[in-house]
Amino acid sequence: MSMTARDTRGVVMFDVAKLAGVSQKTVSRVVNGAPHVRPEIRERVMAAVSELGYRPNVAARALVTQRTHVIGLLAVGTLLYGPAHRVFTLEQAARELGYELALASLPDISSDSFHHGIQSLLTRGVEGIILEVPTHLTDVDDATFGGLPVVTSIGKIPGVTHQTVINSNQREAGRLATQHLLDLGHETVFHVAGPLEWDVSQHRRDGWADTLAAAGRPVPPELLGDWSARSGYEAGRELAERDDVTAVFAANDHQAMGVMRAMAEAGRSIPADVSVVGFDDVPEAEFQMVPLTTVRTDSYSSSRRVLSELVALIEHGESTSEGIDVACELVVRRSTGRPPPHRRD
Amino acid sequence: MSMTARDTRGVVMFDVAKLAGVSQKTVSRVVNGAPHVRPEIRERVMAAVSELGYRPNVAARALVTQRTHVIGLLAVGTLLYGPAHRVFTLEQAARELGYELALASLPDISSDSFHHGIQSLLTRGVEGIILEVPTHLTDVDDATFGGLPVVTSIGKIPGVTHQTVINSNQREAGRLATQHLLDLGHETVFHVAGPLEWDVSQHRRDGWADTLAAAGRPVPPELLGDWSARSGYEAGRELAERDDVTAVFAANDHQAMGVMRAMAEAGRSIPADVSVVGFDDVPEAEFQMVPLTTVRTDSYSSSRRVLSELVALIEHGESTSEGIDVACELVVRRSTGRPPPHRRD
DNA sequence: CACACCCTTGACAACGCAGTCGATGGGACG
DNA sequence: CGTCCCATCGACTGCGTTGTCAAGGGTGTG
Repeated sequence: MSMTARDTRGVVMFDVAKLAGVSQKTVSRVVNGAPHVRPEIRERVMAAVSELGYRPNVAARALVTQRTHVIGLLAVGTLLYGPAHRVFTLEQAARELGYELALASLPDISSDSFHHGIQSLLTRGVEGIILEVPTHLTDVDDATFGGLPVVTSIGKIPGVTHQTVINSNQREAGRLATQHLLDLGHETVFHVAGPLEWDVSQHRRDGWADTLAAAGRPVPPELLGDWSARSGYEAGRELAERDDVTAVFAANDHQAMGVMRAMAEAGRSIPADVSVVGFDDVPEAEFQMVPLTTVRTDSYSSSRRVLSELVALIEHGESTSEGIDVACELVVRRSTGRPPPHRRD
Repeated sequence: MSMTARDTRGVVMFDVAKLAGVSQKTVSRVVNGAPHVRPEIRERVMAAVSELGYRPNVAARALVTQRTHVIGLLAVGTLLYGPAHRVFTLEQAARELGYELALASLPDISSDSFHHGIQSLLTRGVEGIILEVPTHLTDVDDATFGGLPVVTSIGKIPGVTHQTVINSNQREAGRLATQHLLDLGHETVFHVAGPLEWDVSQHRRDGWADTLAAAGRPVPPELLGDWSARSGYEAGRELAERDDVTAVFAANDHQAMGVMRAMAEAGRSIPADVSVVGFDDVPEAEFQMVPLTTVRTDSYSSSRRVLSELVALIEHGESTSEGIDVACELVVRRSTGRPPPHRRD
């Protein structure tokens, strides 16, 4: 343990004040950038601060101000691409706005672990909550969140009125993917949906179904995945058994990868025999053996918008702008093409 | 805002005490499970606690006990598989041990953002720090961390003495991958390394080079990637130009995917012409169009070990066990096979 | 020249909780 | 029946900070 460390530990405002020859309150003013401090004094205090390595004690500050500046993030702790990577974006954005992020990750998506996670966040004194979990949970209402503002970009929670939803335009994204395949000449499009407890799954599926219906095409029953490549693979095996499948829209890239492998195993070539579209544009989608056509949503700015929305709710008690659409974009790569010419109908 | 919410907010020990007809101190004892409280009183207090929805104020507690029970995690905020997913494991493990995780994610790997991240953690009163960043940073020493215990599973930091390193056996893992390819009959193995600022990259590369040397094989110069599939693709394009390349070991799965795509584009079939081995066993590795042979390390138990090590350091001031090896395992799938019979030498 | 006003600074209290120590009461023992 | 002891409980204090309020000194104005 270095000397500096020992010295630094336990340095409080009073020590700084003594060194600078001012009162402890004046140090407080300088540290917090309060007005009405002579520049000369301010400098002297700041010099003392850096000489002693003073760092304000957040606990004491939180105690007296009744503000923690902590935002809670409740996320599923599984290996999902979206939630995992949004954590970092949110943390950086929070820090920029003067907040910290308190993470509670759920080992599973049971109602039990959900409530434990929320309790953990409430105990930590969060001032608002961001939800990155499936929204179709049963026993949830306003009281669950202690009356705190709740923001989510992944769908409305039934029974909770005090929430803001950032609409990331998942339905439009589903439409984009489906229309792309129809435009290529496919008769219809099959869909490997995500788990329907997630609102985003439903929206992507609805966009898919609506587009097919609008084009007067048959809407085949969708298959269900769990976001994993494995589940995509299993769905893909089912689809590979049918010879009327020429186009598949998967609810995320990993499921799409599974579909592609299943098709490859069944001797169906991509995109000659079957076209596949994913969702998310994970960084490696472009570098699959057959580069994956996918839908990219601007999850970065979506995350930042979620956060600034929540901060507005915390600080001014009202939403600045609700239900904003976030851009989405089809990225056409090589996994999609025209349907095979001699397909049976 | 529900009534419950309004009522719950601002409930302190004194309110509970009043309702239960005891002193505030007794409530404290009950809440903290202190001894010498009559069961009858304990029950009465607990009833009052749940009736009022009382939750202890962590700030006040931290202030008086001088303990925050917060552990800092400094991680790169890029889209890396490892750090992103270990966050969740660490958070859950921390919660089980009675700690919270404070996350600081770096927007880039500059020395500047590194120091900002550390400062942010120190201000939040962390009691120890976990590092998930490249270890080859220049201007770092013990003072940087305020004398706090530092634990990492990804390599030793030059200049920092007060740290514990959990050896996750990366060299052995690199050996496994290389030996597998040699055993299949390949003359030598090419390597697409990760960025060498990461100790793990170096260890995997060393394992590779050592194995080749031990077998008396030529050690080709390694290519460098940045962990991304794109960088793997670029390296793969270089490798595809040489016709003596029959086996490639990539430092992570995403780079391996890029290599596979490059090979496919160049008309080299996998595994008939070229064998590829990755590292990490990301969930989708198994479901690539050619399922990827890879090395799986038990990053789950490695993370938990890192955490319990840090907690031991915090609570007892000493490491319980240093330099523990964590298991690694070769997972053979379809991206590796015997070299082509008629290769030129 | 006097008065009012503002800028600047400091003394004091309070935030919610746990540590300390003393008070109370009942039971065991002589 | 008295004494001691221990289990149980409460009053008081302080953790490090900010909010409140008042005091001091300088400036501008009538």
